[in-house]
Amino acid sequence: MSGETLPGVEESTPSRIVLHVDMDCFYASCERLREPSLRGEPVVVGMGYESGETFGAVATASYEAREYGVESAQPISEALERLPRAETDTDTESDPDAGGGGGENAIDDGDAAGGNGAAGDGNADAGGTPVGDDAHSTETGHYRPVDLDFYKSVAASVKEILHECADVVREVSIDEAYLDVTEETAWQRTPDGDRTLAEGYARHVKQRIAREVGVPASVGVAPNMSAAKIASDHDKPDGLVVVEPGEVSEFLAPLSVDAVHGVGPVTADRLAEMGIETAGDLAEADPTALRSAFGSRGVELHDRARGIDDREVTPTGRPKSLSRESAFAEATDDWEEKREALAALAADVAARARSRDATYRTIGIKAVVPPYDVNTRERSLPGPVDDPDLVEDVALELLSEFDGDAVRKLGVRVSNLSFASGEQSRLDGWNGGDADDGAEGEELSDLADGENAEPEGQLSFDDLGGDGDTVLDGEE
DNA sequence: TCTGGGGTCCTAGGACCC
DNA sequence: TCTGGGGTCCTAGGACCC
Repeated sequence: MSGETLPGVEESTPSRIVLHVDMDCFYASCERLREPSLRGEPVVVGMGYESGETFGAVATASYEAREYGVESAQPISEALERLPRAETDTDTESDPDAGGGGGENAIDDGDAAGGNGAAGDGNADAGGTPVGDDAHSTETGHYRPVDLDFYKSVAASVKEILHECADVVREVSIDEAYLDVTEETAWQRTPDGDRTLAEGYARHVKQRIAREVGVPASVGVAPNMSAAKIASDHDKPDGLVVVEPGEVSEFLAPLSVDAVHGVGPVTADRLAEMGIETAGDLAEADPTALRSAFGSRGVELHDRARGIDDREVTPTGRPKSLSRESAFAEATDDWEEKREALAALAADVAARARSRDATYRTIGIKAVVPPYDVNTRERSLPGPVDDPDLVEDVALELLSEFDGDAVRKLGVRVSNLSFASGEQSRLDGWNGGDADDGAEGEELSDLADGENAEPEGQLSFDDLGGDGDTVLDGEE
């Protein structure tokens, strides 16, 4: 302890033990779970992608696929140029029939493919072989559409384990979480060797996930969240990196600044202009200069780079906003087209809010105008509401400002959320009286008929906010 | 990088109030 | 009325993250 105590600073709290668990190319791992023949093969999961098509964007690429230059957020068309589709994939497309919303994201069980039984051995890449130019033309990848409901069900199993392993779990996203395991283990070393108990604990968590769920995870262990996050990233996939108290700044120093959470492309460029390229540079930089360049964020980044991060691991909270957006195949200035799209988004967002028992006081839109101007407009109401028609009306009104414009993408968002813990959602904001609810009985019905079911237990599927529960407004 | 979707947090100006 | 300062809310935009 106290390896490096700075004048005033210093770990104010006794060393905590924070785990950051990050599932490796999670969507691709999920696909492999139900389609084991994909193991060891390049797998690309595309959003907005449909089997056999060329549109959409890469949501996740397996590490094998990344070797071919396939990256997340890349257009599928580009991914296909770098990594052609395996023949076994295309046979499912069969035809360009006008099936319309076919929506069959059939689980094509690729393992049926009689061909090569090639039990996963394939190319042991142990040699660290880079993109082999030789095989080249024969290499292909497996493309699958995103199936979020399935991934959420897998994630739920992982989270169950995480909650069993820690008192406090903060779920950051479907495939990532922080755990405070200070109470469960210790920084102390094992008698025999040079390992810490914390490392053993982290290994245990990782192995449970692998054994009980069947998907790989990378885990970082450190005395704070920021360092744990960087540690989990440091040896992906299937990594386990432990950074002990007192070693943090040493661990960070050689890393590129953009390894620090919160440094994106813009900040990295500006830092580079200041001569700051590594986390070590950042740690040694003048905090005053950082503050004047980046405001309070600059100071925060400086701290992070020095291994200082006092944030507690707090449980996942309620969302602050809900939104839905979608892009047109091609920018359009047709009002009807825009209106319809926006109305659908509005209905969707409102339904999602309702299914989560959320009321909202602010309704907003987003309109992306070519080449890429992001415009947002929002309006706050006098009080919280749960009113799908109002969402649509306000959204359309806000959109009217962009009447003549071509837009490539539209979005609808509700924010200023409150979560009805039983009462106020039915008051619909108005009746200024807050507490007394004589009228409650009446308004209750309007919520009830929308959706009484939902025992709110854990409907593993539709509770996930999956689009499943949007049925609610089609229910008439 | 000619840009997909769902979020969070921060900043900055203006309105309004005291 | 000239002149402030402080606080809060609202809106728009930007950066970042997965």
